[in-house]
Amino acid sequence: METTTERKPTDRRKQVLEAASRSFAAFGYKATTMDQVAKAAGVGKGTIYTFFANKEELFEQIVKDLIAELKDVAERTLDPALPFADNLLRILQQVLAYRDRHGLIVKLSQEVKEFGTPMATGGLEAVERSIISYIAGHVSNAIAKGEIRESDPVLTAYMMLKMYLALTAEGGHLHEPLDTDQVLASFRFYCLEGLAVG
Amino acid sequence: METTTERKPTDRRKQVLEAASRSFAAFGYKATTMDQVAKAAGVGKGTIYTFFANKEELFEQIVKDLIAELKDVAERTLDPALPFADNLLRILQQVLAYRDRHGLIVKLSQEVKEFGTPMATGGLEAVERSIISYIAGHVSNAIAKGEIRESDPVLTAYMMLKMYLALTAEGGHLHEPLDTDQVLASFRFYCLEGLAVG
Amino acid sequence: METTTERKPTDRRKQVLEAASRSFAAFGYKATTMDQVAKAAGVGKGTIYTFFANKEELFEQIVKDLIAELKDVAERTLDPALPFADNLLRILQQVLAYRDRHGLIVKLSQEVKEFGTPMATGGLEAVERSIISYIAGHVSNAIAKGEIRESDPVLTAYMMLKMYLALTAEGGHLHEPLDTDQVLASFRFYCLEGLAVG
Amino acid sequence: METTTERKPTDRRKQVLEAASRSFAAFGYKATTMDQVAKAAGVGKGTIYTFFANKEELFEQIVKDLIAELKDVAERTLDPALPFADNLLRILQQVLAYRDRHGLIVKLSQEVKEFGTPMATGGLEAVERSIISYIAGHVSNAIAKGEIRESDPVLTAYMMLKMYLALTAEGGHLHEPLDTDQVLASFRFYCLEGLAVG
DNA sequence: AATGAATGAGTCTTCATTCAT
DNA sequence: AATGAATGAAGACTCATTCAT
Repeated sequence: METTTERKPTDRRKQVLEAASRSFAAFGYKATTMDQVAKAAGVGKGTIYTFFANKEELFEQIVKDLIAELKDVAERTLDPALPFADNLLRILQQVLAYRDRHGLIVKLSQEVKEFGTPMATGGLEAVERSIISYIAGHVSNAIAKGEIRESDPVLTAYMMLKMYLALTAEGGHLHEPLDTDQVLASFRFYCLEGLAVG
Repeated sequence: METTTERKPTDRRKQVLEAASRSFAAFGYKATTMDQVAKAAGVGKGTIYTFFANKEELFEQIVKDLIAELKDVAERTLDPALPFADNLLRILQQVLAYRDRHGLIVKLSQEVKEFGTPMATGGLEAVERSIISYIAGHVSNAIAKGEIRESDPVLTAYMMLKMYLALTAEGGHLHEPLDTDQVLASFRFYCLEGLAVG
Repeated sequence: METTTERKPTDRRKQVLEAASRSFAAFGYKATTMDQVAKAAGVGKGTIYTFFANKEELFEQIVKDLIAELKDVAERTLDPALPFADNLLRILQQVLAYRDRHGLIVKLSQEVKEFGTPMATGGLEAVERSIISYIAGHVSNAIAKGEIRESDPVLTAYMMLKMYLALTAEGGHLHEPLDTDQVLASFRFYCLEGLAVG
Repeated sequence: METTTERKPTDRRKQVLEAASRSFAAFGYKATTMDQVAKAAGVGKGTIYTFFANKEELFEQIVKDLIAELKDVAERTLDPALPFADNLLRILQQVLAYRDRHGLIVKLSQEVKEFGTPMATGGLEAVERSIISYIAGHVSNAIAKGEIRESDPVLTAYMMLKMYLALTAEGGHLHEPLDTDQVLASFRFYCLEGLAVG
């Protein structure tokens, strides 16, 4: 086995994806340059183009991976035997474990329309749409079982996502970052219980 | 006095600000070019630079004006005699009247970190920070009067803003646009009452 | 009046066209870089793009101008009263006056297919096509008047153009450059009289 | 000896030359990429560089081979007993049999100066120079024997080549492609007989 | 010897900013 | 004061060439 610090050559695609992911998360799509990504990945600029036809495609791949990853986490965590609220919080807890990924999710969801409508439409909303539709299914179930109050499942799912994002990374600059327990407690408080007095 | 059809010279600054405001709202910061702004404002490109040292400064001025304007609307609408929830909804209602402005608020809040940290930090969060701090004051009051449940006023104010934005423009692509009444009802539902049954 | 060496600002478009023309003639389309052209024209690189949307459009403009210019020279020189051969030689003589332009005509006609079919088809052949069709009209006339032997006018026009080009710039590297009189004499010899003995 | 389906290693060089030859003919020098050539030759890209130091050298080798091949065809076809015109047409007929090769000759002769003077000078004109000098020798002979009119043998040879090229591939886009008989007849008509009446 | 993944110099193009008029 | 022609730094992308396997 190699004793040097060299990475396996097959790592390169992953290196690029990870560097790009970090860069998009930190600076957004437009402000991320291919030079930057190459430098951060420790590869030549041309190398990126052996894996991805162009910047847009690199971006789309990251989005796609992200969606798949999130879905996977959710599926694995879901326990149909538990009440809705518990499942919801458990999944959030799991997803929160990927703190790194969050930067990207958030950045992306902020930047949805950054590209002029053309790319926005076909592109980025995929993440949110996919997540929302997934949650909405479970919201419907929960309503049917009388676990939560009657409401438009899609709008509710959408609001949940927004609250969740607000509590995790988005607020980084606007309020003190919350630890996992605080996020879960706050989510329960704002989303489920409401502010109105008893 | 001029006898030509020329507008007063002092108009030019306002023309630029308004054109830029519309452009930033529609396309975002990066996708807005100074040519665009000049054309939309009906002035020469160079004229912009007689008022604003650079694109960034133009942008910051718009942000500042926006904050002031919002504060003003809120102040004028607030009636200390009314309970918190009522005031909150009345103010939202007022702000909603400026549908145009919304495009900008939303676009801006999405784009907060678009610029690489440097500009983001010093720049755009000002809007949200200012709004949140304003709301937080009233939240504190409301808690003191027992009008709403105990909570961190800043976090609560922050969550309110996020929910509000989620219900207005942000969702444009993710759920049907809501009319003013729907926004207010939904805000009351999600923010004040919560999803939990009974 | 200016005593400096400054050219009139309005010259810039022409400067670019001329520099590009020279460059295309000397190196061909692909081997000509926009940096080169800018440098040669004594303007900034961006200036080119204020006049021409891209390299291709710059190129097409040059081609168009060239066609117009050649047509103009021919029209002005043509004297319907003279026999075909005389007119032909007079026009060639005139066109030969623009020795500079020749480099471009030749280079272009060599490079016709350099671009992969797409651009070639829509683009460069325009020059030759236009010239050939013009000559072919006069060839038809001459045949009708019995001034030259029966033949396919278009093919004959085409061959004439090729011979002419062969005698002027194309041969620069393959035989001693000929002066104007030699070109005219040779053209008469090869094109009209033929090699066959009496 | 290898028992696999591998071709002899010495085949590889020829495969590369042929693939490159086809590619240069079809797309020209600049538009031909080494990837293309490798793919078409069915070898790895690196393999090309074991035979040829760089793209330019590969190109030059093809040119050299082409010259040799043409000379060979001409030598084998020439019958000193026949009159000049007959020999000329017989050789052309033979060369025309290599329709494939033509693509390359033509493309090359068009692209002679494509490379900026440096490569052009040292490179491509070799083909034409060699052909012309070969023909010129026979022209001299023919003149000495009184088979054709007095003229500068080199210039005449040069004009013959140009007319020939004009009649074969070059005109592809400017007139209907001619079949072998039409080429020979037209060559006789334009080159030997001339357009002048009676 | 053969390979093709990796590289980075070199291209075209955009756009914030300047400055002569 | 106002203009917009001119600029060049910066970005996405290509491709001849190298080198570890």
